[in-house]
Amino acid sequence: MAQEDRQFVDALARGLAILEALSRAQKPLSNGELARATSLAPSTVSRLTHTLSILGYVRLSQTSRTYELTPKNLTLGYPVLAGMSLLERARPRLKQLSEKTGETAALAIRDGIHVTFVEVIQGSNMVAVRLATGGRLPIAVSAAGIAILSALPDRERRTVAARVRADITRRGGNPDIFNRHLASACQQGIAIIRDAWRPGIGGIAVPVVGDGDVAALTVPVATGSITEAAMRGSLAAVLRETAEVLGPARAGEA
Amino acid sequence: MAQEDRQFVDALARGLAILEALSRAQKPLSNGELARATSLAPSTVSRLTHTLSILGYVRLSQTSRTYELTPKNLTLGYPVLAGMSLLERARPRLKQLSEKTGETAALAIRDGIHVTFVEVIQGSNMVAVRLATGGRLPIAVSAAGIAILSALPDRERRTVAARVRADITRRGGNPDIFNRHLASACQQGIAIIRDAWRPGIGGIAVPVVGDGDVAALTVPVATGSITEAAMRGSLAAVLRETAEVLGPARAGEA
DNA sequence: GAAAGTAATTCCGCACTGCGGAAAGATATG
DNA sequence: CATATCTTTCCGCAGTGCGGAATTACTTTC
Repeated sequence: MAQEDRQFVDALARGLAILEALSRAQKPLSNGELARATSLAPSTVSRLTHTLSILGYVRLSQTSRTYELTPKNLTLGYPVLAGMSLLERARPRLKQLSEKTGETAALAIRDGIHVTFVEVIQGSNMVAVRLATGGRLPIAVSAAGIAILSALPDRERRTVAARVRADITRRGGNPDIFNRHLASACQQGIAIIRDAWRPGIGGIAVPVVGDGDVAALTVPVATGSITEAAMRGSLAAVLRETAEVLGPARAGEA
Repeated sequence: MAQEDRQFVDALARGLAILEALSRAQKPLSNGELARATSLAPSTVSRLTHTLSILGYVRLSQTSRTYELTPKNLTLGYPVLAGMSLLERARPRLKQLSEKTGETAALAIRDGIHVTFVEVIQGSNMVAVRLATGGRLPIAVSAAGIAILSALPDRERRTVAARVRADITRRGGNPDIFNRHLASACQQGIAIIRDAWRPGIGGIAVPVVGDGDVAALTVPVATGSITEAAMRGSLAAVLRETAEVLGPARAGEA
């Protein structure tokens, strides 16, 4: 796109940009809105949505004139889940965790400078953070991201952390907060974040190693209903305990 | 592709074909294998995988030389799940269902002539059918598909059923079995399938209406360990009961 | 209910993208 | 080390996909 890469297929990137835009919006969008969101010409968007709808990735929503993602999009992610043995082992633990605390419990894995939630067990508490499989957050603002990062082998941690910092600055943020969070997580083996992504939302996470890569057990919390002390206390204890059962907390300690 | 549609963007379709091939294979594939699977020229595949890896949808697996899907693919499906209110209500019921029977319990929605599993609660039985969110089956061979179809408004059911039949014949199958299954489901309000998709695998499903569309509560079973009588008996009863709580079983009876 | 306004789609000429055969480069194999 | 196999890059050319403009389809307003 930006660079002169004779190997790069533009049309494909544009088509996927449409799907991403729909995913980000979390609601049906019209061709016009899509054109704006992707800075493509309306006629181009029209052709792409037309193609995607023939392929079955989008369809006109009832509120006609807008396109929405179809369930077919779920299938592309399916093998990612199906191949994870850690997920099988983690599932019952997440269930326990959620039952014991009433909170939502989730398993997250890294994907570049993001984390993706691969399993979510909904909590029973009245005020629960809404989350579903496939949810995605920048590493910098998620407890799970910090936790995963903290357990990576030194070398890898450094390169990923650098990319994260670069991303923060590029968006005009301050990397110091991230640095502090990471340092604290490395030292304590647990990551606690409050109000970093959105006000009122936070999380706590511990790393677990599985499938040759680092994942994180995490509990998202509404910061309005749970004090930092409560997080550091009982919640942290339960999480640590659960992680213990699942395996070593640092990469390479098989 | 086949037809002369001046509006159809080929490159996009080809790129998605790569992702689909990887999804179907459920394991990393080399460019050569992808070329064979998609009947594209190797050089074309190379360019597409190159593009997809820059975009972050595939990456080289450890077993270098082969590409695998990244978790980023999960995000495209995320909004599909996040927007379903039925899912929220169904989740605790699925949990109950699974605990009561020990079997895996799932919620499925229709997508063209396929069903996609949008939530799966793993059972505790020793022999469990492996299934994850995003799994996909043709309507014709899945209990969930038959159940959903059976609860559709007459008009819609007829058109979809016709497409399903067309698909069956196109693949050299016999639509009669499907017709019988559908008729039986329409009459009894419950669908039972055994060994239709793969030998040893079957399922039982009841329709539920939610989000303006029909979904299905389903329990996949290993036909080797559960007799048809058991399915028709206690399993069916529990399913019916659960569906009752979730709402009306036929579209339009709000 | 016509008219004006807005948004989506289709048309179409042209630039240049992406295609695919062939060559070059990498890796595995005996 | 030679050979076979597979992958990536190169490159000329066909024809795809681009985007401005025209057309068509909706929606809104009075």
